[in-house]
Amino acid sequence: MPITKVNEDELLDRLTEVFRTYGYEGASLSLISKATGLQRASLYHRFPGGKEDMAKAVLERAGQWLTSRVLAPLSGQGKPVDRIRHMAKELHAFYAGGKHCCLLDSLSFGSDDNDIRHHVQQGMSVWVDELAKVAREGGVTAKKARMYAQDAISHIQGTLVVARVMKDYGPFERMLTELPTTLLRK
Amino acid sequence: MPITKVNEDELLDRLTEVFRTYGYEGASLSLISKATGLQRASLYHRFPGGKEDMAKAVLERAGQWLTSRVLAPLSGQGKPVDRIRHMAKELHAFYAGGKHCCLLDSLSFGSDDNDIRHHVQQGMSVWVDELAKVAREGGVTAKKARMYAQDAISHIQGTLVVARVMKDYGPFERMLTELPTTLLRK
DNA sequence: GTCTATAATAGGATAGAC
DNA sequence: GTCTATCCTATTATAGAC
Repeated sequence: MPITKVNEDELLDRLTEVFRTYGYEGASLSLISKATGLQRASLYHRFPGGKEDMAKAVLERAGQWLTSRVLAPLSGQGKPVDRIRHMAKELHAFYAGGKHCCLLDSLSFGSDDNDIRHHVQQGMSVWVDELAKVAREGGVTAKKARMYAQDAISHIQGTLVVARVMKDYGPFERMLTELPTTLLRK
Repeated sequence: MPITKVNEDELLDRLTEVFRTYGYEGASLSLISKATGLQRASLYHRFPGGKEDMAKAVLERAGQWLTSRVLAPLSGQGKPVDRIRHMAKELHAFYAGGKHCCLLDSLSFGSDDNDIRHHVQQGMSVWVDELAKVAREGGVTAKKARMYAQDAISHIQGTLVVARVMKDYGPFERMLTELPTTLLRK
Protein backbone atom coordinates (compact mmCIF):
# COMPACT_ATOMS: atom_id res chain seq x y z
CA MET A 1 0.00 0.00 0.00
CA PRO A 2 1.71 3.19 -1.15
CA ILE A 3 1.65 6.32 0.95
CA THR A 4 1.29 8.42 -2.19
CA LYS A 5 -0.99 7.69 -5.09
CA VAL A 6 1.76 8.52 -7.56
CA ASN A 7 5.39 8.72 -6.55
CA GLU A 8 7.40 11.88 -6.93
CA ASP A 9 9.24 10.69 -10.01
CA GLU A 10 6.21 9.61 -11.96
CA LEU A 11 4.35 12.75 -10.91
CA LEU A 12 7.13 14.94 -12.27
CA ASP A 13 7.25 12.88 -15.45
CA ARG A 14 3.62 13.61 -16.13
CA LEU A 15 3.92 17.25 -15.18
CA THR A 16 6.87 17.56 -17.53
CA GLU A 17 4.84 16.06 -20.34
CA VAL A 18 2.06 18.60 -19.86
CA PHE A 19 4.30 21.68 -19.60
CA ARG A 20 6.37 20.56 -22.58
CA THR A 21 3.35 20.05 -24.76
CA TYR A 22 1.12 22.96 -23.77
CA GLY A 23 3.52 25.58 -22.45
CA TYR A 24 3.06 27.35 -19.14
CA GLU A 25 -0.20 29.14 -19.85
CA GLY A 26 -1.65 26.23 -21.77
CA ALA A 27 -0.98 23.83 -18.93
CA SER A 28 -4.22 24.31 -16.99
CA LEU A 29 -4.82 22.60 -13.67
CA SER A 30 -7.58 20.61 -15.34
CA LEU A 31 -5.12 19.19 -17.85
CA ILE A 32 -2.56 18.61 -15.12
CA SER A 33 -5.13 16.93 -12.90
CA LYS A 34 -6.18 14.63 -15.72
CA ALA A 35 -2.59 13.83 -16.67
CA THR A 36 -1.47 13.06 -13.13
CA GLY A 37 -4.61 11.44 -11.80
CA LEU A 38 -4.54 13.78 -8.81
CA GLN A 39 -7.22 16.28 -7.84
CA ARG A 40 -6.44 19.98 -7.61
CA ALA A 41 -6.23 19.97 -3.81
CA SER A 42 -3.75 17.08 -3.88
CA LEU A 43 -1.57 18.96 -6.32
CA TYR A 44 -1.56 21.97 -4.02
CA HIS A 45 -0.60 19.73 -1.14
CA ARG A 46 2.49 18.63 -3.09
CA PHE A 47 3.16 22.04 -4.60
CA PRO A 48 1.96 24.74 -2.20
CA GLY A 49 2.94 27.46 -4.66
CA GLY A 50 0.60 26.05 -7.30
CA LYS A 51 1.41 25.96 -10.99
CA GLU A 52 4.55 28.04 -10.70
CA ASP A 53 5.93 25.61 -8.13
CA MET A 54 5.16 22.73 -10.46
CA ALA A 55 6.90 24.36 -13.39
CA LYS A 56 9.94 25.14 -11.27
CA ALA A 57 10.10 21.56 -10.00
CA VAL A 58 9.88 20.30 -13.57
CA LEU A 59 12.67 22.62 -14.68
CA GLU A 60 14.76 21.71 -11.67
CA ARG A 61 14.46 18.02 -12.46
CA ALA A 62 15.23 18.49 -16.15
CA GLY A 63 18.29 20.45 -15.08
CA GLN A 64 19.41 17.65 -12.81
CA TRP A 65 18.92 15.16 -15.61
CA LEU A 66 20.92 17.32 -17.98
CA THR A 67 23.69 17.73 -15.43
CA SER A 68 24.04 14.08 -14.50
CA ARG A 69 23.38 12.41 -17.79
CA VAL A 70 24.78 14.93 -20.26
CA LEU A 71 27.02 17.56 -18.71
CA ALA A 72 28.93 15.37 -16.25
CA PRO A 73 29.94 12.86 -18.95
CA LEU A 74 30.70 15.79 -21.22
CA SER A 75 33.33 17.15 -18.86
CA GLY A 76 34.57 13.70 -17.88
CA GLN A 77 37.17 11.30 -19.18
CA GLY A 78 37.87 10.19 -22.74
CA LYS A 79 38.37 11.94 -26.05
CA PRO A 80 36.20 15.04 -26.60
CA VAL A 81 34.70 13.51 -29.72
CA ASP A 82 33.58 10.45 -27.76
CA ARG A 83 32.08 12.56 -25.02
CA ILE A 84 30.06 14.50 -27.57
CA ARG A 85 28.91 11.25 -29.17
CA HIS A 86 27.76 10.18 -25.75
CA MET A 87 25.83 13.40 -25.29
CA ALA A 88 24.14 12.88 -28.64
CA LYS A 89 22.99 9.43 -27.55
CA GLU A 90 21.62 10.77 -24.27
CA LEU A 91 19.84 13.63 -26.00
CA HIS A 92 18.23 11.22 -28.41
CA ALA A 93 16.72 9.41 -25.45
CA PHE A 94 15.81 12.58 -23.56
CA TYR A 95 13.90 14.11 -26.46
CA ALA A 96 12.48 10.76 -27.58
CA GLY A 97 14.04 11.07 -31.00
CA GLY A 98 12.63 14.57 -31.41
CA LYS A 99 9.08 13.73 -30.38
CA HIS A 100 9.39 15.65 -27.12
CA CYS A 101 9.59 19.42 -27.07
CA CYS A 102 12.24 21.19 -25.03
CA LEU A 103 11.10 22.92 -21.85
CA LEU A 104 13.56 25.70 -22.58
CA ASP A 105 11.39 26.52 -25.57
CA SER A 106 7.88 25.90 -24.24
CA LEU A 107 8.51 27.72 -20.94
CA SER A 108 10.26 30.74 -22.41
CA PHE A 109 7.21 32.64 -23.61
CA GLY A 110 5.42 35.35 -21.71
CA SER A 111 6.54 38.54 -20.06
CA ASP A 112 10.22 39.27 -19.74
CA ASP A 113 10.46 39.53 -16.01
CA ASN A 114 9.08 36.25 -14.77
CA ASP A 115 10.78 33.78 -12.51
CA ILE A 116 10.37 30.78 -14.78
CA ARG A 117 12.22 32.46 -17.63
CA HIS A 118 15.13 33.17 -15.37
CA HIS A 119 15.38 29.47 -14.54
CA VAL A 120 15.23 28.65 -18.23
CA GLN A 121 18.02 31.08 -19.06
CA GLN A 122 20.17 29.63 -16.31
CA GLY A 123 19.70 26.13 -17.68
CA MET A 124 20.61 27.07 -21.22
CA SER A 125 23.57 29.12 -20.06
CA VAL A 126 25.17 26.21 -18.20
CA TRP A 127 24.69 23.98 -21.20
CA VAL A 128 26.36 26.40 -23.59
CA ASP A 129 29.31 26.81 -21.22
CA GLU A 130 29.90 23.08 -20.94
CA LEU A 131 29.69 22.60 -24.69
CA ALA A 132 32.19 25.39 -25.23
CA LYS A 133 34.53 23.78 -22.73
CA VAL A 134 34.58 20.43 -24.47
CA ALA A 135 35.11 22.11 -27.83
CA ARG A 136 38.13 23.95 -26.44
CA GLU A 137 39.51 20.70 -25.08
CA GLY A 138 39.07 19.32 -28.58
CA GLY A 139 41.45 21.95 -29.89
CA VAL A 140 39.06 24.68 -30.93
CA THR A 141 40.00 28.27 -30.10
CA ALA A 142 38.10 29.88 -27.22
CA LYS A 143 36.21 32.29 -29.43
CA LYS A 144 35.16 29.67 -31.93
CA ALA A 145 34.33 27.20 -29.17
CA ARG A 146 31.75 29.58 -27.75
CA MET A 147 30.24 30.18 -31.19
CA TYR A 148 30.07 26.49 -31.98
CA ALA A 149 28.45 25.80 -28.62
CA GLN A 150 25.78 28.43 -29.23
CA ASP A 151 25.24 27.05 -32.72
CA ALA A 152 24.86 23.54 -31.36
CA ILE A 153 22.20 24.63 -28.86
CA SER A 154 20.51 26.62 -31.62
CA HIS A 155 20.49 23.61 -33.88
CA ILE A 156 19.10 21.35 -31.15
CA GLN A 157 16.32 23.83 -30.39
CA GLY A 158 15.63 24.49 -34.04
CA THR A 159 15.34 20.88 -35.09
CA LEU A 160 12.97 20.31 -32.17
CA VAL A 161 10.78 23.17 -33.38
CA VAL A 162 10.75 21.71 -36.88
CA ALA A 163 9.96 18.28 -35.44
CA ARG A 164 7.01 19.66 -33.49
CA VAL A 165 5.61 21.66 -36.38
CA MET A 166 6.26 19.28 -39.27
CA LYS A 167 6.29 15.97 -37.44
CA ASP A 168 9.55 15.34 -39.28
CA TYR A 169 12.23 13.95 -37.03
CA GLY A 170 14.89 13.65 -39.73
CA PRO A 171 16.56 17.01 -39.08
CA PHE A 172 16.85 16.22 -35.37
CA GLU A 173 18.43 12.82 -36.00
CA ARG A 174 20.80 14.27 -38.57
CA MET A 175 21.82 17.08 -36.26
CA LEU A 176 22.74 14.62 -33.52
CA THR A 177 24.81 12.55 -35.93
CA GLU A 178 26.73 15.58 -37.13
CA LEU A 179 27.15 17.14 -33.69
CA PRO A 180 30.62 15.67 -32.95
CA THR A 181 31.95 16.95 -36.26
CA THR A 182 30.37 20.40 -36.20
CA LEU A 183 31.37 21.10 -32.61
CA LEU A 184 35.00 20.17 -33.17
CA ARG A 185 35.60 21.51 -36.66
CA LYS A 186 38.64 23.76 -37.10
CA MET B 1 -11.70 61.79 -38.42
CA PRO B 2 -10.98 58.11 -38.90
CA ILE B 3 -13.75 55.55 -39.31
CA THR B 4 -11.74 53.06 -37.28
CA LYS B 5 -9.83 53.77 -34.12
CA VAL B 6 -6.89 51.71 -35.36
CA ASN B 7 -6.48 50.69 -38.96
CA GLU B 8 -6.32 47.06 -40.03
CA ASP B 9 -2.57 47.09 -40.52
CA GLU B 10 -1.70 48.58 -37.17
CA LEU B 11 -4.23 46.35 -35.44
CA LEU B 12 -2.64 43.25 -36.91
CA ASP B 13 0.80 44.55 -35.98
CA ARG B 14 -0.19 44.77 -32.35
CA LEU B 15 -1.98 41.44 -32.39
CA THR B 16 1.12 39.86 -33.90
CA GLU B 17 3.25 41.32 -31.16
CA VAL B 18 1.04 39.81 -28.46
CA PHE B 19 0.75 36.33 -29.99
CA ARG B 20 4.48 36.23 -30.71
CA THR B 21 5.42 37.16 -27.19
CA TYR B 22 2.86 35.25 -25.14
CA GLY B 23 1.82 32.34 -27.35
CA TYR B 24 -1.78 31.45 -28.09
CA GLU B 25 -2.92 30.57 -24.57
CA GLY B 26 -0.89 33.34 -23.00
CA ALA B 27 -2.45 35.94 -25.25
CA SER B 28 -5.49 36.78 -23.14
CA LEU B 29 -8.17 39.15 -24.33
CA SER B 30 -7.17 41.50 -21.53
CA LEU B 31 -3.61 41.67 -22.87
CA ILE B 32 -4.89 41.99 -26.43
CA SER B 33 -7.32 44.71 -25.43
CA LYS B 34 -4.58 46.64 -23.69
CA ALA B 35 -2.14 46.22 -26.57
CA THR B 36 -4.61 47.28 -29.25
CA GLY B 37 -6.48 49.94 -27.33
CA LEU B 38 -9.76 48.28 -28.31
CA GLN B 39 -12.36 46.86 -25.92
CA ARG B 40 -13.35 43.21 -26.09
CA ALA B 41 -16.57 43.92 -27.96
CA SER B 42 -14.73 45.94 -30.61
CA LEU B 43 -12.32 43.09 -31.14
CA TYR B 44 -15.23 40.71 -31.64
CA HIS B 45 -16.71 43.12 -34.16
CA ARG B 46 -13.51 42.87 -36.21
CA PHE B 47 -12.93 39.18 -35.54
CA PRO B 48 -16.31 37.45 -35.07
CA GLY B 49 -14.58 34.14 -34.36
CA GLY B 50 -12.75 35.60 -31.38
CA LYS B 51 -9.18 34.77 -30.45
CA GLU B 52 -8.85 31.97 -32.97
CA ASP B 53 -9.85 34.35 -35.77
CA MET B 54 -7.25 36.84 -34.55
CA ALA B 55 -4.51 34.23 -34.51
CA LYS B 56 -5.45 33.05 -37.98
CA ALA B 57 -5.44 36.60 -39.33
CA VAL B 58 -2.02 37.16 -37.78
CA LEU B 59 -0.67 33.97 -39.34
CA GLU B 60 -2.26 34.79 -42.67
CA ARG B 61 -0.61 38.19 -42.72
CA ALA B 62 2.78 36.83 -41.71
CA GLY B 63 2.41 34.29 -44.51
CA GLN B 64 1.67 37.05 -47.01
CA TRP B 65 4.67 38.97 -45.79
CA LEU B 66 6.88 35.92 -46.14
CA THR B 67 5.53 35.21 -49.60
CA SER B 68 5.91 38.70 -51.00
CA ARG B 69 9.07 39.84 -49.28
CA VAL B 70 11.03 36.60 -48.97
CA LEU B 71 9.71 33.78 -51.14
CA ALA B 72 8.91 35.73 -54.29
CA PRO B 73 12.41 37.28 -54.47
CA LEU B 74 13.82 33.87 -53.59
CA SER B 75 12.33 32.27 -56.69
CA GLY B 76 12.95 35.34 -58.84
CA GLN B 77 15.78 36.59 -61.05
CA GLY B 78 19.47 36.75 -60.31
CA LYS B 79 22.06 34.33 -58.96
CA PRO B 80 20.82 31.95 -56.23
CA VAL B 81 23.46 33.25 -53.83
CA ASP B 82 22.21 36.82 -54.27
CA ARG B 83 18.62 35.79 -53.76
CA ILE B 84 19.55 34.07 -50.50
CA ARG B 85 21.46 37.16 -49.40
CA HIS B 86 18.35 39.15 -50.10
CA MET B 87 16.27 36.77 -47.98
CA ALA B 88 18.75 37.13 -45.13
CA LYS B 89 18.35 40.89 -45.25
CA GLU B 90 14.58 40.68 -45.22
CA LEU B 91 14.59 38.17 -42.37
CA HIS B 92 16.80 40.45 -40.35
CA ALA B 93 14.17 43.14 -40.64
CA PHE B 94 11.24 40.79 -40.08
CA TYR B 95 12.61 39.36 -36.85
CA ALA B 96 14.04 42.70 -35.73
CA GLY B 97 17.55 41.31 -35.57
CA GLY B 98 16.36 38.36 -33.48
CA LYS B 99 14.36 40.39 -30.97
CA HIS B 100 11.05 39.11 -32.32
CA CYS B 101 9.99 35.53 -31.80
CA CYS B 102 8.66 33.47 -34.68
CA LEU B 103 4.94 32.78 -34.75
CA LEU B 104 5.69 29.32 -36.09
CA ASP B 105 7.26 28.61 -32.71
CA SER B 106 4.94 30.46 -30.34
CA LEU B 107 1.76 29.21 -31.99
CA SER B 108 2.80 25.57 -32.32
CA PHE B 109 2.16 24.45 -28.76
CA GLY B 110 -0.97 22.76 -27.51
CA SER B 111 -2.95 19.76 -28.65
CA ASP B 112 -2.05 18.07 -31.90
CA ASP B 113 -5.35 18.48 -33.70
CA ASN B 114 -5.96 22.19 -33.65
CA ASP B 115 -6.58 24.44 -36.57
CA ILE B 116 -3.86 26.93 -35.76
CA ARG B 117 -1.14 24.29 -35.82
CA HIS B 118 -2.25 23.20 -39.26
CA HIS B 119 -1.81 26.75 -40.52
CA VAL B 120 1.63 26.87 -38.91
CA GLN B 121 2.71 23.63 -40.54
CA GLN B 122 1.51 24.88 -43.91
CA GLY B 123 3.56 28.03 -43.55
CA MET B 124 6.74 26.23 -42.63
CA SER B 125 6.24 23.67 -45.36
CA VAL B 126 6.05 26.28 -48.13
CA TRP B 127 9.16 27.96 -46.80
CA VAL B 128 11.18 24.74 -46.78
CA ASP B 129 10.08 23.95 -50.32
CA GLU B 130 11.14 27.32 -51.66
CA LEU B 131 14.51 27.13 -49.94
CA ALA B 132 15.10 23.67 -51.38
CA LYS B 133 14.24 24.98 -54.84
CA VAL B 134 16.77 27.78 -54.75
CA ALA B 135 19.44 25.40 -53.43
CA ARG B 136 18.78 23.06 -56.36
CA GLU B 137 19.07 25.97 -58.75
CA GLY B 138 22.40 26.73 -57.12
CA GLY B 139 23.68 23.32 -58.14
CA VAL B 140 22.89 21.27 -55.06
CA THR B 141 21.44 17.79 -55.59
CA ALA B 142 17.74 17.37 -54.89
CA LYS B 143 18.25 15.25 -51.79
CA LYS B 144 20.84 17.55 -50.28
CA ALA B 145 18.83 20.63 -51.20
CA ARG B 146 15.91 19.41 -49.12
CA MET B 147 18.19 18.63 -46.18
CA TYR B 148 19.92 22.00 -46.36
CA ALA B 149 16.57 23.75 -46.53
CA GLN B 150 15.33 21.95 -43.42
CA ASP B 151 18.59 22.74 -41.67
CA ALA B 152 18.28 26.40 -42.60
CA ILE B 153 14.78 26.62 -41.13
CA SER B 154 15.99 24.74 -38.08
CA HIS B 155 18.84 27.14 -37.64
CA ILE B 156 16.58 30.17 -38.02
CA GLN B 157 14.15 28.81 -35.45
CA GLY B 158 16.89 27.71 -33.10
CA THR B 159 18.76 30.99 -33.09
CA LEU B 160 15.47 32.75 -32.38
CA VAL B 161 14.89 30.48 -29.39
CA VAL B 162 18.39 31.21 -28.12
CA ALA B 163 17.82 34.92 -28.68
CA ARG B 164 14.59 34.85 -26.69
CA VAL B 165 16.03 32.85 -23.81
CA MET B 166 19.50 34.36 -23.57
CA LYS B 167 18.86 37.79 -25.01
CA ASP B 168 21.89 37.09 -27.19
CA TYR B 169 21.33 38.03 -30.79
CA GLY B 170 24.78 37.02 -32.02
CA PRO B 171 23.86 33.51 -33.14
CA PHE B 172 20.93 34.86 -35.17
CA GLU B 173 23.09 37.46 -36.90
CA ARG B 174 25.81 34.92 -37.63
CA MET B 175 23.34 32.42 -38.99
CA LEU B 176 21.99 34.98 -41.45
CA THR B 177 25.50 35.87 -42.62
CA GLU B 178 26.38 32.25 -43.22
CA LEU B 179 23.05 31.31 -44.79
CA PRO B 180 24.13 31.82 -48.44
CA THR B 181 27.17 29.59 -47.93
CA THR B 182 25.52 26.83 -45.91
CA LEU B 183 22.53 26.56 -48.22
CA LEU B 184 24.66 26.27 -51.36
CA ARG B 185 27.57 24.19 -50.12
CA LYS B 186 28.42 21.13 -52.20
C1' DG C 1 -2.02 12.29 1.11
C1' DT C 2 -6.19 12.53 -1.22
C1' DC C 3 -10.68 13.71 -1.66
C1' DT C 4 -15.32 16.64 -2.36
C1' DA C 5 -17.01 21.10 -2.09
C1' DT C 6 -16.60 25.82 -2.66
C1' DA C 7 -14.86 30.31 -3.08
C1' DA C 8 -12.73 33.94 -5.85
C1' DT C 9 -11.05 35.44 -9.96
C1' DA C 10 -9.97 35.74 -14.80
C1' DG C 11 -11.15 34.13 -19.22
C1' DG C 12 -13.91 34.20 -23.57
C1' DA C 13 -17.95 35.85 -25.59
C1' DT C 14 -22.53 38.58 -26.39
C1' DA C 15 -26.37 42.40 -26.10
C1' DG C 16 -27.61 46.67 -26.91
C1' DA C 17 -26.75 51.81 -26.62
C1' DC C 18 -24.34 55.42 -29.03
C1' DG D 1 -17.01 50.93 -35.21
C1' DT D 2 -16.65 51.38 -30.41
C1' DC D 3 -18.31 51.41 -26.04
C1' DT D 4 -20.34 49.81 -21.21
C1' DA D 5 -22.51 46.22 -19.03
C1' DT D 6 -23.36 41.52 -18.54
C1' DC D 7 -23.16 36.43 -18.98
C1' DC D 8 -21.21 32.05 -18.72
C1' DT D 9 -17.53 29.16 -18.19
C1' DA D 10 -12.96 27.81 -16.92
C1' DT D 11 -9.22 28.66 -13.95
C1' DT D 12 -6.64 29.15 -9.82
C1' DA D 13 -6.80 28.45 -5.13
C1' DT D 14 -8.53 27.09 -0.39
C1' DA D 15 -11.33 24.67 3.52
C1' DG D 16 -12.29 20.81 5.79
C1' DA D 17 -13.63 15.75 5.91
C1' DC D 18 -11.55 11.19 5.64
